[in-house]
Amino acid sequence: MFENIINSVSKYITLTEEEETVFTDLLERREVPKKTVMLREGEVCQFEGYIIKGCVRIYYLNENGFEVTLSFAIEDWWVSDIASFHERKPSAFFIEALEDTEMLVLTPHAKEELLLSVPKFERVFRILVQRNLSSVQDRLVKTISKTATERYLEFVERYPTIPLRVPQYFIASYLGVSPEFVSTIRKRLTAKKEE
Amino acid sequence: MFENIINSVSKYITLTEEEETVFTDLLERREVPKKTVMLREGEVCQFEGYIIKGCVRIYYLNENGFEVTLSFAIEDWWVSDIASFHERKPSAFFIEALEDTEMLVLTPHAKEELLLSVPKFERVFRILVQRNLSSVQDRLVKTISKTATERYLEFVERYPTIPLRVPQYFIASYLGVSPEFVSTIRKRLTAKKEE
DNA sequence: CGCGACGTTGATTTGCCTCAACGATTGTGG
DNA sequence: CCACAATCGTTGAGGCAAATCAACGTCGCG
Repeated sequence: MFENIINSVSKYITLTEEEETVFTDLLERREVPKKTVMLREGEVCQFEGYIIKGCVRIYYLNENGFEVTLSFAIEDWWVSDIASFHERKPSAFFIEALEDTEMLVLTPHAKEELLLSVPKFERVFRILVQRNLSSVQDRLVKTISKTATERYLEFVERYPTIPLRVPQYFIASYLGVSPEFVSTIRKRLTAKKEE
Repeated sequence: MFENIINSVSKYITLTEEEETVFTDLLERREVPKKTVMLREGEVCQFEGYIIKGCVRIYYLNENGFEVTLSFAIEDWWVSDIASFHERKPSAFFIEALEDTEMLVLTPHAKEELLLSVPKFERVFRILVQRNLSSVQDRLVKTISKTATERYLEFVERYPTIPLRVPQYFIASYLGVSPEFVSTIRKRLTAKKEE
């Protein structure tokens, strides 16, 4: 049960057996059925979750009731609203399970204790936030400077399994285009392939 | 010379006099003339800089030679490519002074030493990265779900002094529109005001 | 003064949206 | 187990926001 998460953090730090135990003892296993909304706009995010199995998405609901998907998270990813979690402030986002999902969760209290007893975890979480920042920066740049078709192609190349798991209109809301237009993009692409 | 930066970090942590001294002794003052490129794509970022006076921008150059401005930074802001700085990996960005700029700089070595001798600075930098993440997420969402005019209005409201300091085409490349279109936006807005 | 950098304006084109109608597939209650 | 609804994807017509291209002001600076 803890094998994957241990491998995952071991990319950044080396843990003794005791430290592993401290860590895994602080984790709480959570089963989240499909369509559960784990975090709502306005709530303070009370978890930082590592996904063992399943798929969730984080999205923002703008004033026109229009959804923008910020990210999908699948196996071996962490999911949370870090800003809300740390500053104890209301989140701007929703987090929703797209499949029955199994997670290992750190509560604010558990994370605090973890960082106190094994300070080298600071490094892990710092790196996670930095990677997150890099990837959002990257998406911003590409959203600005590429066409929807290019973004669609990059997305399916980078995350080949996600389009197989989630409805197309969620991908549209991730790419920042209408569902109909994703449809036309795909049509054009298959037309091109068959030439 | 150190007054502002001390006030700035004191928002997040409380420093003793000794700690202040450790901190300020590790800072290096740097004068950067206008148009200096402080970081180029492919280089490893060797600084984390606090701006005392002046203005810089961080931008990305895509494969078509098209520039996307990721952010401007003015007095009391930090500027760096954190991912490159920490992971010691080549940056994807350029950082350029738009005015004669005066900075206080932490080198990688100095930052390391700072975190070792005054670990509570971890908190400061974590918060800075998280705020940065939040602001990029916010921009991504708005780039996707708002029109250029709305984004322009939000920008001038949030950063009223920047349009007075930097050329309009940099703002265009921040908003993700053509310079010509910023011009039309402004024209429309003044036309509306004069009604 | 003259040149280069910057901003404006208008004509044309294009990427993508909106709306509306119509399949296809899934799932659920009778 | 079927019928019907709901969910999801496709297609097309028409429209708008913003890009592109080109030409022309304007200002500051060497």
